[in-house]
Amino acid sequence: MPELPEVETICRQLGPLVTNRVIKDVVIRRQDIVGFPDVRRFKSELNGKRVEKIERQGKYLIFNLSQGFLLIVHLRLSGHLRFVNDGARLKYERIRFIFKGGGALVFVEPRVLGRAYLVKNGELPASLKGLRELGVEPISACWTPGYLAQFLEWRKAPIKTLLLDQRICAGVGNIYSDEALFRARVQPMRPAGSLSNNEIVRLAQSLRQVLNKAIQFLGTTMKDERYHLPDGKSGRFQHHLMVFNREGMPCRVCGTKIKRIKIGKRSSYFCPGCQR
DNA sequence: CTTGTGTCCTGTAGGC
DNA sequence: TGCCTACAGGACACAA
Repeated sequence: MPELPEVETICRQLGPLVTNRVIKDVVIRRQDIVGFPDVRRFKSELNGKRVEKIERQGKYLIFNLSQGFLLIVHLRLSGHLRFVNDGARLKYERIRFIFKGGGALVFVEPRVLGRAYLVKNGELPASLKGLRELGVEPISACWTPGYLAQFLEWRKAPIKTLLLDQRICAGVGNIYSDEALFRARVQPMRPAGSLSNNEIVRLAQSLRQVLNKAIQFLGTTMKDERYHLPDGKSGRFQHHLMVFNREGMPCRVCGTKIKRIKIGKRSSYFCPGCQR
């Protein structure tokens, strides 16, 4: 599941491959992967546009195109982007952006939950309100314990739920929320409002540290996951996970068996020995 | 406003 | 072996 570190890695690696390239054709193999506008306009308006810059906001990947257009991609759970040099159709290929002069960017998405949007700069449709309402990223200079604390006051929801709220912690998903809570020694089901100042400080720091570390290791590729880099290679942060996907295995710090619980509909992993 | 639940979507894992 | 169901999960709509 691509979260901030995975999308950041994809963004960095795609940059040199797509910048200044001109789109000469778009092949849409699954219509419902296009979130905005309708498929016809998506295809025709992309034609001839040049990629000026690629950037990331939260888990959104944003291609700045000529004439003020933005191609916005959200990979959701299982989507990924591949840059290829031949025309061979990939498994689960949904959209192919073909560049003038050779090469293509392929949006591969087995579960068809990911979306691609084409919008004019500053004219975000309702379907992209998640992007508009994005909170602060834990790797940003604006991320402070005070910023996080204002959202936790009086809240009864589990802290884990609020870490997954993109309006609060932009870019954080299931893996890194669990990993940050472990590093901060806070149990995921704790009511958010019950965290002490110290715990909030630790949590704010942990989020920043774990995301930066994961970016250094090019993200997390679980063995059953589909996140890969644009060249098909794997990330390496999975070797550094402390709790995620480690149910029943001994904690790397204290040896206690890692527990898995459900919070909302999501799996949460934590160490009952280390986390309070 | 807050919180919890259902939905989207499809491949895979597990039960029988 | 093969069918069937549950599950995975980010974002969002909606109900209480």
